[in-house]
Amino acid sequence: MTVSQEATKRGSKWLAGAGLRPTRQRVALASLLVGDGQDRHVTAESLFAAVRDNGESVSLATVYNTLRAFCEAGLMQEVTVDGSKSYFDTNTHDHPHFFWEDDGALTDAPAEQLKIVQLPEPPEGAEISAVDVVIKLRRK
Amino acid sequence: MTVSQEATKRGSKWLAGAGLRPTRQRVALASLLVGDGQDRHVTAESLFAAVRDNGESVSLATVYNTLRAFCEAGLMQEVTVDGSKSYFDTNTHDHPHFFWEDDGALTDAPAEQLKIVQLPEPPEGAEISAVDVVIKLRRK
DNA sequence: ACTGCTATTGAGAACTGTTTTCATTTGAAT
DNA sequence: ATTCAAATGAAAACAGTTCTCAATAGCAGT
Repeated sequence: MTVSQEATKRGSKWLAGAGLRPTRQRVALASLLVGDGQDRHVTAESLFAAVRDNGESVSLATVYNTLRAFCEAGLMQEVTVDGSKSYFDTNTHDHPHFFWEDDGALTDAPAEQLKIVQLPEPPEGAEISAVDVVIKLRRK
Repeated sequence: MTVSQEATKRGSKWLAGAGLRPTRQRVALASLLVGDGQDRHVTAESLFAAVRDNGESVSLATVYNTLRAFCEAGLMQEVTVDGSKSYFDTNTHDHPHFFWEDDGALTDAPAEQLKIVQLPEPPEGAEISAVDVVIKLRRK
């Protein structure tokens, strides 16, 4: 089986697992996102560019719609780090990120190396829904 | 001395300390930001609304310019949390934030209650420039 | 106080990333 | 095949922010 057949199969399974209709566009995007079994961090623009480089035709609006659908389905998570654009992460576990200040890239930081032994007490009437940790990096 | 005279004085001192020219607009914004000695979290729009409610006239463009100038002067820090808009914080120390998911409000979390005993090792050739911790809250 | 010079202001246009609209197409259940 | 809701995408709308540039204001030196 070719690499791309394998990727397509993985992408389709990923969609099926979330009960999402496997349209041509979604399969194309899904196989770019999870086709090699690696976690990936994309922006709408970067994924749009990637799918076009792959020779597939998917509109930018659909890239946005699809990323939103994937997030709502719990397949991905949106990561806010830069303010100007949104990042989407195929790793939905709670984990810290590295943000490279010079080129704006986002990568996973090893979760097991982050040890938080105490969190601020949430105010009365509130509960913690998530703890976002972004480690900003600059090149030495 | 009235509350507002006191606020104006504090705002002016704050500007002077950073070597910023105390224009009418800057003093108006500064006294809203630090006039009562409390730390404050604003967006450009919220500060614009506040200054107008105060009867002062400052253009939105100037609010943006001024917030940027205050950040560059080290008087404030920009906090990225929501993606859609920027928050500005008069507390420039490294500290965690609470983000209220329902109304989009940003507040300080008590820094002394956050205990991180280990951080992920930065990749080769990189060094950590900041660690942003945002604790997202939902009302119970 | 007056002059001169630069920093600042602000109205409006421009820009960027994202969402919406809605006519058309597609997937899949019957 | 037929049907129908879901998905697509071109274009317009939108939100937040930045830019442009002519007018204004602060400040230093006379």
